[in-house]
Amino acid sequence: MTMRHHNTINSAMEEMRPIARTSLSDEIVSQIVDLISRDVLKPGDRLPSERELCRQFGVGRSSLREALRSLTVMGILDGRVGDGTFVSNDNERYLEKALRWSLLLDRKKIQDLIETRLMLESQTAFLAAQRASSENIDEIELTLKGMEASIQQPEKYLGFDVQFHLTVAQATQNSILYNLLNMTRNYLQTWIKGSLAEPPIPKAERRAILSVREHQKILLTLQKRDAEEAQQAMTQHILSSSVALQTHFEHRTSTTNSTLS
Amino acid sequence: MTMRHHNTINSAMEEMRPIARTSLSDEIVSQIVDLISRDVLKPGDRLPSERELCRQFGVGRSSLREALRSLTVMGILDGRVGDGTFVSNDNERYLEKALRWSLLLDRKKIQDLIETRLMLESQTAFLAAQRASSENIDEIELTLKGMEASIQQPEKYLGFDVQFHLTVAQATQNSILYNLLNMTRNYLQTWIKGSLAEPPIPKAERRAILSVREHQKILLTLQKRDAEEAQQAMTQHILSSSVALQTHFEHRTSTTNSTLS
DNA sequence: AATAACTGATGGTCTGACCTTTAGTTATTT
DNA sequence: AAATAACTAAAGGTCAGACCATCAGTTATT
Repeated sequence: MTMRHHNTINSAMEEMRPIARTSLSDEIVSQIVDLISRDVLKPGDRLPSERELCRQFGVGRSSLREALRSLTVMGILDGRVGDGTFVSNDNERYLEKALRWSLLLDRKKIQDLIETRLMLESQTAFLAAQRASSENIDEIELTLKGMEASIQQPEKYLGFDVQFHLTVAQATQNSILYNLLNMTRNYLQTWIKGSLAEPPIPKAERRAILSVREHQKILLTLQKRDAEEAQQAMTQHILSSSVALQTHFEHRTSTTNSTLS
Repeated sequence: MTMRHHNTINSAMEEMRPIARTSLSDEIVSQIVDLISRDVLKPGDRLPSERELCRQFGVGRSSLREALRSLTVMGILDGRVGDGTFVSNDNERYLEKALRWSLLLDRKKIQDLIETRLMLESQTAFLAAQRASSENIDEIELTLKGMEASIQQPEKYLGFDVQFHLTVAQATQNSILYNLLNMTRNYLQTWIKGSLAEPPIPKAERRAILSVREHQKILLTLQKRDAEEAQQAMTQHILSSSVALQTHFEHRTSTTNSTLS
């Protein structure tokens, strides 16, 4: 019995890791991301034109454009035809975009999202109570005053409402938490607008008054630095403010059950 | 004084919403997403070749490829050169991808991420205790047995560890929560590998034994359906298992403070 | 029976052309 | 002089056709 001519080495030191295998576009993406994270490119900045970038990177336009496409899809860049390509201004929306994609594929997830948001909001309140700076609290107080003043202007009121919650999230000093909260809020809000084509808004003003009271309570707990109470107050607020949503949902699910199960 | 010939209507009914302005690629993306969400295309399926798709959509290859690129970046499709383009198998990774991008831009966020993960894990345990099916519990028990059996094989042990937490997350029956947890875990793990180039792993076995004990306790609380205890047990576990991380961090932050503040 | 070489189709890239849109400039009108 | 209209250059968007590297599957060789 003779040895094979070409003996295959396999169990020996696994010193041979798979090679990089990075495509040109991915390479470009890395470089641009690096530039942004090193602040060489700042939000709002304009990139050189595509043709110019092709020359600088030494690649064809297809590769360059696929790289830009990736960054655009992630919300990092923003291409405006006839004008140029810019570094996106709202730095904090990648997650939201991703979520939107994810939900595109499975609308059943909305219920999960509502639940997740409840969790995020309550936990956020907890941390905010522990960490809010006095500036944070002042700002929260301000948005609350805004709410009180605009009870009869639903559009404006909603804006202050959003601001209230975001400011609380900011008070946690945790940007990831802020991001997640922002993303769930934004998505749910646009979803609601799209889903309930004509929002009935029954007793809108009455609801607003109740809502203001709940927000007041939250602010109070934050001022007292009582984390647990803050969490509780926020939980209650979210639950009560999403009652309409929930019932709407039970309707939809019960009417579509036949096709689902 | 004469009227202008061309009178500009503006304040009248805002019946003129901005036009669609959807690019070809975005149109294609919508169509493919629709196909997937209607299960015409299922995970693992192979799409027609790019040339063929061009013909079917009636577009040039650039547009088609940009569409595919978008879906690939989001982890919905997966292109394999010489083979074809496939619908991605791991349906649940969009958020993870997004987060990775987000953190690429700001490495300071790691601390926030650790905190967020603690929150997600504890809340997940809470919900899991309330909702886990007996199958879920069985599966969790299985991975725990796997951990016990592989205490002396760090690589394998880590795999079971991850599996344990993911299975718990699955038991919440909330796919968004599962996603968020998965994404934070994955990211932190790869970050650790990259950051601590040579993981010291001091007393690795001893740590593993402690860790197993903690996991056992978690399983116990889940079996008892005691949500609050489960949350507590998980919190303690995450905290104790990230002690090393934390100290590592305090080092880094204290040494880099000068450049930060 | 195992291995090596071949083959065709696929995704990845390049080129250069043309189109549509836009900001900014110039010319025209009032 | 101010407002408006027309023009223009440059940008992103799209197309067509070519070539390359890579892989699955097949065929030929050992």
